[in-house]
Amino acid sequence: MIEDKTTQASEKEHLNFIHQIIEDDLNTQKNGNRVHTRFPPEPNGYLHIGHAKSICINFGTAQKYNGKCNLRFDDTNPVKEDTEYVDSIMEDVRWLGFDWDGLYYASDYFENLYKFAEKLIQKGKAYVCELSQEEMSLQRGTVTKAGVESPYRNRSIEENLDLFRRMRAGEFADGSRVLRAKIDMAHPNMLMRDPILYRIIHAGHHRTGNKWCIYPMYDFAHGQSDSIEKITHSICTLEFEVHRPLYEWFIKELEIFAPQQIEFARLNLNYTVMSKRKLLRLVQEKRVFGWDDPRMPTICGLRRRGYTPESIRRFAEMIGVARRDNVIDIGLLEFCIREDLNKITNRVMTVLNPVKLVIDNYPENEVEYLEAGNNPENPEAGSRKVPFTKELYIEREDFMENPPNKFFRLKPGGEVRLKYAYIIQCESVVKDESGEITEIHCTYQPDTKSGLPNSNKKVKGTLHWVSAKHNIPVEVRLYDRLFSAENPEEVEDGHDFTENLNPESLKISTAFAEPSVKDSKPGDKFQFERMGYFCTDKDSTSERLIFNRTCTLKDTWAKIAEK
RNA sequence: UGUCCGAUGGUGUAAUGGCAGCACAAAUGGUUUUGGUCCAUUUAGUCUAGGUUCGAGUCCUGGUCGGACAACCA
Repeated sequence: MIEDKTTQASEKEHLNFIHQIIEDDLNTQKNGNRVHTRFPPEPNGYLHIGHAKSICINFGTAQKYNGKCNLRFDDTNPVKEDTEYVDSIMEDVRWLGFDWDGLYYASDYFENLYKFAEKLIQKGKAYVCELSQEEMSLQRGTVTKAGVESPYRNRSIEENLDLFRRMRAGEFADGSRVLRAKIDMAHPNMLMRDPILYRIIHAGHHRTGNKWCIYPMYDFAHGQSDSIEKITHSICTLEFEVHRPLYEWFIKELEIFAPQQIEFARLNLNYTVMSKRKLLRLVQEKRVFGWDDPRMPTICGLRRRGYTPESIRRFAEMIGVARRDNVIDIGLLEFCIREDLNKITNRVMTVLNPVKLVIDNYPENEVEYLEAGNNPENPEAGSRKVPFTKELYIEREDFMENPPNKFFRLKPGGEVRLKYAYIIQCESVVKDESGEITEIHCTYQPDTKSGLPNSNKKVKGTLHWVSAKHNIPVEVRLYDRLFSAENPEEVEDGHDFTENLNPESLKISTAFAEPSVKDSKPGDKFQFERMGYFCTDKDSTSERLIFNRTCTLKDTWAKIAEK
């Protein structure tokens, strides 16, 4: 029976288009039985949820076909890159649950790439150009008009070789010369109009220091790096699609191993900015507390917020892989984290906005320690004892003096259960001079205690509570979307995406938690009854407990109340 | 007024010429010591016009709409 089910499941398994290409290649033995992918970030920023998709595709595909996956840093532009980013990228990839087979840097290949460039010069396929940036831009033409050829295009091989070697030797100033491929200035693909291969940058590189003053462009580095590592399938995002003819041109002219570039549509999320440049701006302008601000879509931000690697991998699996543009609803990511957290987190009672509840017929100094199950989804999670006393705090919003019909919680004369404890009935309320309720007085029914035979009595509502004496004040940080616009990057001309920032994206307040949270360590995750999933912040200490709200629970009551 | 790519429910993704399926969202009902969770049910889709074929979401042609490309960024 069970076997049948699993067989059916594997038969029904849908292959995405990348898997299909790979299976075709495996069937034709294009690369033997080899599948080798790579994840190639530029170390110029922190990884975000969009990279997570790419990581899951590259590492996941390799795993699926018993292949290998490299981590390669595309570090060909020294002015933007830094080891801070290298370190964070390695940490984030590992945290997501992946490990690389080879760890490489494009800068490992600077010497190889230099030799490739000389080879191209010797074949008459590359030349040193002295046009200024502006001139070159003008001569490139437009998408509808052919470009014109550079006056330096037909220099002799010897002259080109000499000039290129002197470029490397540091004889020339930044921007004075570049090495270009000699392809076709009238090519309909702008990238094929004599693209730049090398530019002069007199700047220290985070790994090669001052060894080089000429650096290869992305196009001249990426495909060749793939080739050197014998990558079989070079999976990247759609914006590199127009680069593929150039990628293949270099491989062909250089007569080296030919990986296959395959493009997929990058991840877009509504209410989310994913551009590295813009995220960097948010950090630099201190709109957020840093790259790992829990509101950021970065991997480290999500981690601090309380997301689990499992939930992110599950998300990547659910959104799939295709070539059409997409905008995923952020609700799907929230579904994934709720699904995971619901299974693994222990429940804890925490009152966010307290109002005092007094049980008039409960003994004055009595303290009962009530048995509370940690996780109804997982009986093995065990239980804890929660102190119960005459005076409690409950959520202010759990009591309504003039409730609508479908209000299940506490109201004058009404009955509710206090979770793990007794059924109580509301007798009266005390108000201050401004009319605000300061105390709710109730009576309890001793025989309805949880676990007792008579505890089966049905009531509509169940409330969480903490003892007014035995509780721990903690700091809770409630997050909302960083941007209030569905497409935050879409702004009118002359306006800026930061105008779409949500001023209400972070609220900090004090809450009263049951004593069991006292020993929580940074990274610990809980479900605070009805208030959502929370994660102990990295700055939390035993003197000052801080909790980040990962996400709320699905709140159906809000919808009912609207009607 | 170029080249390339894409178009399947509200969203995302399958169906490789043969019953348009899955997930999220939405709606309804059931269970429930929190209105959460869990379970069941329902709503809803092949951009368009032709063609090939016994049969087209799939192949061909035209159109429409959307995206990418003119950095010494990746």
